[in-house]
Amino acid sequence: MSEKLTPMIQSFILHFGEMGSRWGINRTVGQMYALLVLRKEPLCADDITEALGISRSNVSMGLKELMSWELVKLQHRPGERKEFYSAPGDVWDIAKTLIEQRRKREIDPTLSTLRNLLIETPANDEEAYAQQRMREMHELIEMLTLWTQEIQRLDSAQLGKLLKLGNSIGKVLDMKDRLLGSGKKESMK
Amino acid sequence: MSEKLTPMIQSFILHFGEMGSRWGINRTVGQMYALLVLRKEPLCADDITEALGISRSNVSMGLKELMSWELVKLQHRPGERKEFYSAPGDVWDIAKTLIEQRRKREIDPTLSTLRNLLIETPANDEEAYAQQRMREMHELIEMLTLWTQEIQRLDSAQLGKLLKLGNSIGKVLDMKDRLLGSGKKESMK
DNA sequence: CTGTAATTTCAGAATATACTGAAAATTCAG
DNA sequence: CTGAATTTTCAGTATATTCTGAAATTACAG
Repeated sequence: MSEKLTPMIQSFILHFGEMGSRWGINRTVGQMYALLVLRKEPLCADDITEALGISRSNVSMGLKELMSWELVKLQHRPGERKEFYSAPGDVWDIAKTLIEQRRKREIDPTLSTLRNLLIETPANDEEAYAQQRMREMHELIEMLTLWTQEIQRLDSAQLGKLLKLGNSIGKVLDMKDRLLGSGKKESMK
Repeated sequence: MSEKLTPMIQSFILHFGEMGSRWGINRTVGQMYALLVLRKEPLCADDITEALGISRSNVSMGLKELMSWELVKLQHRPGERKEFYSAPGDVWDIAKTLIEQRRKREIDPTLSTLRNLLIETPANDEEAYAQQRMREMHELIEMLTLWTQEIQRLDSAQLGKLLKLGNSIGKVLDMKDRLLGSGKKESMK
C-alpha cells in the first residue's frame, strides 16, 4: 500500500482486506473493492495498482474476480481505450449482490448435496441418525434462505424507511409472538 | 480419509470440509466437525484420527479450534483418562453458535473500526464522500445485526413451529408492508 | 506419589495460495 | 489496416497455511 491514500482511507482498506480474507476472499481483492467503494469516481487498473502498491497483473486478476461476483461495473470514456471500474453507489445493493452470489455458489450446491444424500436408503442405524441430522440441516438452511430472500426483496428506499424506525425493529419480529405465542391457534386476525 | 466411513457419510464430510474452507475455516477442521455432527455418540481424538486419516496432532489442534468456537463439548467417562467430544444435537443450536461467534470475531470489530473512522473530521471532499459510505455501511451492518439477534432469540421449539408454517414464512415479513406500505403513518394498530 | 496413558506443543516439511514480470493477446484511434 | 496503448495470461517465485512426528507436558488410576 502506498502513495496518496489518507490514513483514514488506508485504515478502512486494510480492515476490509483483513475481513475479506477471513471470509474466503483474497485479501488483495478485498482491498481493491474497499478502494472502489470509497471512491466516487470510477478508477482504472493503474489507479488501483498505484494506490495499493501491487502489480498490474494482480489488479487485472482481481478485477476479473470482482466482475465474476458482479460486484463491479465496467465503464468506458468516449475516445479512450482505457477501462474504468466502479462499485455500486448503494451499500444495500452491494450487500444484496454478496448475499445472492454466496447463495448461488455455496448454499445452493450444499442444499443439492444434502438432497442427494437424503434420498438414499440408510444402511444401518448410524446412517439413519446421520440422515436425520442432514434432514434438519437441510430444513434449516432452506428456511433461512427463504427469509433472506424476503429481505432481499426490499429496495434501498424501503430499507431506509425501516432504518428510520430505529431500534423498534424488534416490532417487526414481534409478529413471531402472534405466530408462536400460546400453542395451537394458527390464525392471525 | 479412510477406514470405516460409509460413502454417504464420506460425501457429507468432504462437502462440508470444502464449504468450511471457503468460509475461512480450515478444511480439516470442517471435516472434523462434520463427523462429530453426524455421530450420535461422543468421539475421542483417536476415533477422529482414524476416521479422517489425519495425524493425531492435527486432530488435537482442530479440537482446540472447535472448542474456542464453542462448537464442541468435552466429556469424560467415569474412570477413564480419555476425553470425548460431541457436537450439539440440535442444528439450530449449532447455527446460533456460529452466528454468535462470527459476530464477536468479525462484525463487532468492524463496527468498532467504522465508528473510529467516523468520528474523524474529513480533511477534504474525498474523505467526506468516503465517510458517507462508511456511515451507510455502519448503519446497514448494525441493522442486519439487530435483526439477526432477534431471530437468534428463538429457541428450537419455536423455530420448529415456524417451520411447520411452511412456505407461508412470507407472512411473517408481510408485516413489512404495514410498516412501509403507504407513506407516513408509522402507527401499527 | 508414580508410571503410564493421553494430550499438547512446535520446528520443520509439505502443500496451497497469492503475486510478479515478461510475453502474448486484444482493442481501437488514427 | 496498423501499431501503440492497454489488458490478459501464465510460468516461476514468494508467501502463507496446514500438517506431521517427535518430544514435552499433563492428568489421573492405582
